[in-house]
Amino acid sequence: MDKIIPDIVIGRLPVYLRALQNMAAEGRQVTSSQELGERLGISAAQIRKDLSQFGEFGKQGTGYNIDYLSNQLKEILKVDRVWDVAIVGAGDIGSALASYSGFSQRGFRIRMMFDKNPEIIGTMQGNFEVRDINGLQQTLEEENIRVAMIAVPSSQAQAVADLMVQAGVRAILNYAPVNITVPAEVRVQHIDPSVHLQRMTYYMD
Amino acid sequence: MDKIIPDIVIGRLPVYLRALQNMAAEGRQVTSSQELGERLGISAAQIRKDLSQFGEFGKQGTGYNIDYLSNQLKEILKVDRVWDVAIVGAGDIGSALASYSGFSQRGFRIRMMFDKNPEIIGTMQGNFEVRDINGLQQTLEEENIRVAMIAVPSSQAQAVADLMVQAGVRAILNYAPVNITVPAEVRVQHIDPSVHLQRMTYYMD
DNA sequence: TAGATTGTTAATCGATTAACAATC
DNA sequence: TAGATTGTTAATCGATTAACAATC
Repeated sequence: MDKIIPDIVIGRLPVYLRALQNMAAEGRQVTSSQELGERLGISAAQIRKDLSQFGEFGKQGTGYNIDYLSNQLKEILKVDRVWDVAIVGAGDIGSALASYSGFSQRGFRIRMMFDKNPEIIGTMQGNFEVRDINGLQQTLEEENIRVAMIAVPSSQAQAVADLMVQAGVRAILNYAPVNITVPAEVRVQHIDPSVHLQRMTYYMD
Repeated sequence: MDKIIPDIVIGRLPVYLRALQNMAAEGRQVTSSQELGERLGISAAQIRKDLSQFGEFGKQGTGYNIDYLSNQLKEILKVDRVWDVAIVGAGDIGSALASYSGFSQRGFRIRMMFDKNPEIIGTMQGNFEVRDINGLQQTLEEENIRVAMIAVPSSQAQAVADLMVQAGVRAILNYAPVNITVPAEVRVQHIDPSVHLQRMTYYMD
């Protein structure tokens, strides 16, 4: 039986990976837990401990090979492959996501987009023709989509999530400013700029 | 000397507030730590413990008055006022943020927008005329902006952050997929959809 | 070799939960 | 009153850090 890794550790791995990829883009070859920690505001000990949950990726005296560690992290996070992603909601947020170029190098490819507004169904948003949300469940199943994003108004977010789950989606990134609940086998992450901002204003004088 | 509240507690308060406001919008008057916890996937004990750091907001036997608790949380989080916000970067993400209607009820008002591209400086994005980023520091100072969002390419994010900090900004929401470092008196939050997605793919089979 | 840095252990620190008296 | 739910304490659980032998 596999050791269970704390989710809080899993949550840091993508941050490590991003930093490593940015270092690689700067032409760097090796780094250390100390340098990485300074960049991220995380202790070197914590980075080493986190990584040690999965194996030994470094070398005493020299540190970590950036490409090698990146590849290991990609495997661990299962982004050594490409996940097809559906976007539901073709408003400003959905459209910005559809044309966001940052996904392709990180393991994701936007494949389709849905909306319920008849006026925009059939129009192009970025490279995608907006589909009718009435076909959501069938299309997700047919195309075997397991990752999706919600960019609809709050009032419809839970209903959309329910459809997604029924269709086999197992990872949902929710941009609607409302909590959605899903079965235990499905993961949800919420992105709400107001929540992030409010977390900072607390500290302001 | 004030007791120091753990940041992880502060991080949950905006989530509680959002849930309470959504409940209020549904016409609800009272709730309990148990109900709130079920909605959020958080234990009732934790909610009560978190709130008890700041005072006694409930009533035995009946629970919490939603409006009252909302107002208390707004005060605690300092969103019982309106914070003027600047957006730097008028691409897809910046534009989506500029026209996002969700800020006004949560304590924030977008006030201005900057970009460095001469072709879009002077054009309208939502209700804002895009300003020249060369005037960033002066304008932020003049208008006393203390909250800002970064929606520029990764390569420019740190430089923009540095300018913001110099101009007196104390809370930065960064949409560029790169870690930025700031002095201890400044708060940063990162929003990176790939990071959130990668945190979920780990669990997929 | 000497210096640097890993992986890991044990100690510390902090967060969460369970339980319950108080009380609405 | 009886039932429900808070606020809080103490116990448990989990995460972080410090330290260092191993070793590149």
